[in-house]
Amino acid sequence: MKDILFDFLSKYVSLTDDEKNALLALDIFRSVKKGTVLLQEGQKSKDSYFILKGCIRTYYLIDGEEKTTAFYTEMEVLTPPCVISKTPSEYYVGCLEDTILTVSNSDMEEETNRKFPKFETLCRVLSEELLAKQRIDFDAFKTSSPEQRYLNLIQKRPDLIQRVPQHQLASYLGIKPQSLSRLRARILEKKS
Amino acid sequence: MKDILFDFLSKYVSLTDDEKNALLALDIFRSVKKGTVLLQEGQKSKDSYFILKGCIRTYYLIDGEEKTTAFYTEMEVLTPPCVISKTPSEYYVGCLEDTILTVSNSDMEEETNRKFPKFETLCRVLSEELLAKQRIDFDAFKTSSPEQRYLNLIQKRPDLIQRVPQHQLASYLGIKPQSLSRLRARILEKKS
DNA sequence: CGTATTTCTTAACTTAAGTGAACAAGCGAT
DNA sequence: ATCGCTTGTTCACTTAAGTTAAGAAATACG
Repeated sequence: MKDILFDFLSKYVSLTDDEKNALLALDIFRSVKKGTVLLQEGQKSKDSYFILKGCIRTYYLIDGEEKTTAFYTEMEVLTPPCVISKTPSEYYVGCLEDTILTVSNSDMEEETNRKFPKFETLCRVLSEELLAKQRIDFDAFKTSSPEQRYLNLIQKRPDLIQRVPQHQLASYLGIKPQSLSRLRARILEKKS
Repeated sequence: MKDILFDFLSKYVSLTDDEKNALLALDIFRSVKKGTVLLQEGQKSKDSYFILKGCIRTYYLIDGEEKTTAFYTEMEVLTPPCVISKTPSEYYVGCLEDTILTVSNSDMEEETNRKFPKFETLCRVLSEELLAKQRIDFDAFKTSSPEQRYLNLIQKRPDLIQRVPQHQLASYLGIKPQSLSRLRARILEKKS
């Protein structure tokens, strides 16, 4: 379990045993049950998550309707915007499956960054990379139709289509569940 | 002109005169004419931009059509994804107006980060903040209709509606120029 | 088990965006 | 001042998504 974390981190910086132990001493590993809500709308939080196993999602409650905007699975990091802006959260974070993750709070990170400059570099590189990746995703979303987005999802994240309920996928694609059903039927028709 | 840059930076870190001079020594200020293309599709680049005055946009060329995905104006930073991924650019960067900006390349930044840890912190905080901001924008886009997006844009970036051509605004909103025209007529009708 | 709830699909109808085309206004360059 | 190109609007028509509703299938749970 620890290995998954360190394998991930080794892609960005190489850590000494001392540094690894410092990380482990923080006792950040958590196991949470499917259905758990990690963060509520309106709540303040300083926690970031790194998924070791399982799946979580972020969603808004708009006019009584859940709007899912992102999924995070194995080896992915989520720092909710409210942690950065220090304001109440605009969205919920919930577990779609039994999930193992690390929970680290921003005070802790500040301190670690001060103690080990290497971590500051890690955080900078990681967020630069996430920013670029998210920009590409955003652009792809803007420049394509719901159908193209769905076909793209099949290519890029085939696992999500298996493990996530359709109506959550639908709002992730920016449409209603009924439209996703129809769209899928349309694609099947074309193939034949 | 330098003051605009230092005012911006002072929101994140406080710089000594020595540090300021080190920055100025890099000679990063540029003045570019309206219409200039700063980055082409397929091109490799290490340059990031900070806009002091004017406006630039990023756009894709898809099936011979320009798809504008972002605008950057006064006090905004753009690091194209290709700079981070070190791969050829997927999009163009062009100037909508005569623009004054700084151009800094990533090698330069690496070095500055090594010399002044303060800059590393600056870069980390800035990209964390941009990541969070972009996430909020992306979510808002996904969870709203073209009409809501347009109304939202009037609230959040009224300047863009004045200074940017409609057809570029349209693709920024994820629709065709004709649809934007119609949508605006529809809104006017509702008001009366 | 079997019942309740959630999830998914289908269908008919409404609304809005995409498409193709025509036209007018604005702007830039000569 | 004029010619040409870019830009914005309008219209008729097509296509696809939103809405409302009903029912089937899968899943959760007592």
